[in-house]
Amino acid sequence: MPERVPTAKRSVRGSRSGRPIMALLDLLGRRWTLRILWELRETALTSRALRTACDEASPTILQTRLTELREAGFIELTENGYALTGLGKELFQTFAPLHRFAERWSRR
Amino acid sequence: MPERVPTAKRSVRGSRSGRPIMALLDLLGRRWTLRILWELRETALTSRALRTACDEASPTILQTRLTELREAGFIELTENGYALTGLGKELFQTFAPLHRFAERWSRR
DNA sequence: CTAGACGCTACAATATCTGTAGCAACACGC
DNA sequence: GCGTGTTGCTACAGATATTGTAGCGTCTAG
Repeated sequence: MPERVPTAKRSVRGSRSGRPIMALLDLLGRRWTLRILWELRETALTSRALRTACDEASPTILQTRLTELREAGFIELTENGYALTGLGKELFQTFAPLHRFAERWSRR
Repeated sequence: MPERVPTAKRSVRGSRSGRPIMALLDLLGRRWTLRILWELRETALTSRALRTACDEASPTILQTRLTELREAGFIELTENGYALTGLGKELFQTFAPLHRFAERWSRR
C-alpha cells in the first residue's frame, strides 16, 4: 500500500505545503472519492451496494478509498453499512451545489 | 491518449449513466484537476507558472488536464496564460466553501 | 543571432487501478 | 448440525494513468 492517506495536518502526496486545503484536494482528487461521497449522500450503503452504485468499480480500490475516507473522518461503518459522519455530511454540503451546476453545464 | 474527456452529454469512464453530475465528478476526480482550478481561482497563470504552483507536477499530465478542462469549457488560454472562463468561475464558486471546511477539518 | 520564456510533446520508469477470484465471519432457514 | 446467502475485505496479474527528464518549435527582447 504505497499510497499515503492525507491528513489535515500532515503534508501530502503532491504537496509539501501541508496546507489543509491541499490535503483535502488531494484526497478528493483520487478516483472514486467524490463519487463515493456522492452515493452516500442520503443513505447508508453496504460495501456491496456501494460497489453496484459505483458502476461495479473494483473492490480493491473501493476498499482503499473507504479506508482513506474513514481515516479522514468523513465516513464510518455502521450497522447499516457505510455512512457519512457528521463531518462527512458537512463536507458533502460544501459541494452539493455541484449537482445544479452540472445540470447547467450539460445544457451549454 | 487513451483517456476520454468527459462531456456533460456523453457517457464517461466509470459511468454508463451519462448523467452530467457523474461526468463532472469523473473529471474533477482526476489527479490535479481540482488543484488546477484552485490555483487559477484568482489569477491567470502561464503553463510554467501553473507547473510551479502545482509543486512541479509533470508537464505531461498537466497538459492533459489543461486540455480536458479547456474542452469542458472551464478554462481558456488567454494572453496572460490560463484562466478560468465564466463557467469555470461558477464551478469554482460551487466548491469554494471547501477552503473553510478544510480549515475546520484540520482542527478536529 | 543569442537568450530566454512560451505552450507543448516523447518516452521510459513507476505508481495506480481494474477485473476476477476467493477468503473468513456471520446470519438465515432447515 | 448443514447448506445458502450476505457481509467486509484481500490477492494477484494485467491494463492504465502518472511521473520525471529531456527537448521540440515558436515567439519576444536584447
